[in-house]
Amino acid sequence: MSTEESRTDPRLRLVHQLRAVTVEFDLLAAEFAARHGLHPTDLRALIALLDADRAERPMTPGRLGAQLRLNSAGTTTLIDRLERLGLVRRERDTTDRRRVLLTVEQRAVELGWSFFGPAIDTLLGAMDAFGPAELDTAERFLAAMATATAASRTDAARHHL
Amino acid sequence: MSTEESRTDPRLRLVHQLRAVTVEFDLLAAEFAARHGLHPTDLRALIALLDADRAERPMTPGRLGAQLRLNSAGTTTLIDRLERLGLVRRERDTTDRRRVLLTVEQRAVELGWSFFGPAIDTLLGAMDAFGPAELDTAERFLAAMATATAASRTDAARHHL
DNA sequence: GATATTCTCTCGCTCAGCGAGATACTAGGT
DNA sequence: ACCTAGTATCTCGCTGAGCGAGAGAATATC
Repeated sequence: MSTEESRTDPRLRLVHQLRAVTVEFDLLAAEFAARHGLHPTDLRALIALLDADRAERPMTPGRLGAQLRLNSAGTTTLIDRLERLGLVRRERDTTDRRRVLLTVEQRAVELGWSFFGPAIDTLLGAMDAFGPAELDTAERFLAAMATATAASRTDAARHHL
Repeated sequence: MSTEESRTDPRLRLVHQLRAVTVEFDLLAAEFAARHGLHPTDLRALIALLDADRAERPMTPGRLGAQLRLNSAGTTTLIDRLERLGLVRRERDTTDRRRVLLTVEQRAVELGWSFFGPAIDTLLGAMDAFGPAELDTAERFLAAMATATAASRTDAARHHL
């Protein structure tokens, strides 16, 4: 983490800060997962499922596996796990009966809130120290960094194959 | 990711943007790792080792394991892996001969640059669209979010035990 | 110098995720 | 209607990351 590499290019310090934030987020997620007997993948899946649920987008094993970069076998085991934990339920799609629709159980929503709720509150509280204009700047900055990272990602993929 | 949940509290949008950035970072790391035959843990270890190296802080299996939340057995296997890949070398500490010092090989530094270099360049490029005052705001904002997340983390830990 | 402590490693195990392929359904051409 | 190709999910067997328990070796404490 090395928070003491101060006297450098401000832009490099920002890169470092971005990484620091992601490290903190990941640690938070990992500890939450461990505390609830979930694997990191299970938590990622839970997040994806709750996102899809809120957006009213139907989720299937195929989509979920693609999003988490798991192959079909791994995806099946993952869903077995989540089902055993009572977080998700499988239902055959009536219109395309090859498909399985994944619906989140109430327990999953509650679990999600128990994770995000406190964390979001803390973040919102920390934002009180910033004015509207500053928050706007921060938002544009983060958006720019997200798209830049995504670009770097597809760029690297294209370059290496 | 659901980038279309626009008309909400700006502060909530910011939380979402933060998460989006971490997701992108993690995807980038995962794809880099996969492309080089590394496991996610190996890459995290590589980063920790390079950080320690640049800070001239001696690294040992114990420290590394603690940082990555691995137990001693897992740490040993991890270092075996990194050693087999020629990224790190074990050396017994002469002053305390229970210890092993981990020194990074040249190959590890090169690998690290081949990962961070392009990504950093892209990020720096995207920062050109922002003025010094805006970058300063962004930096303070990220620092605040990092400490808030860290606080939320230890808070949750204390609360749950 | 006996005892407790610290650091690393070994052994045996569990289980997440992979590759290959089976199964079941749909779509498209004829 | 039938045959083929394509798509979605699951089963089976396997590899290997990481864990718990504990051994071994060095240091610190009394």
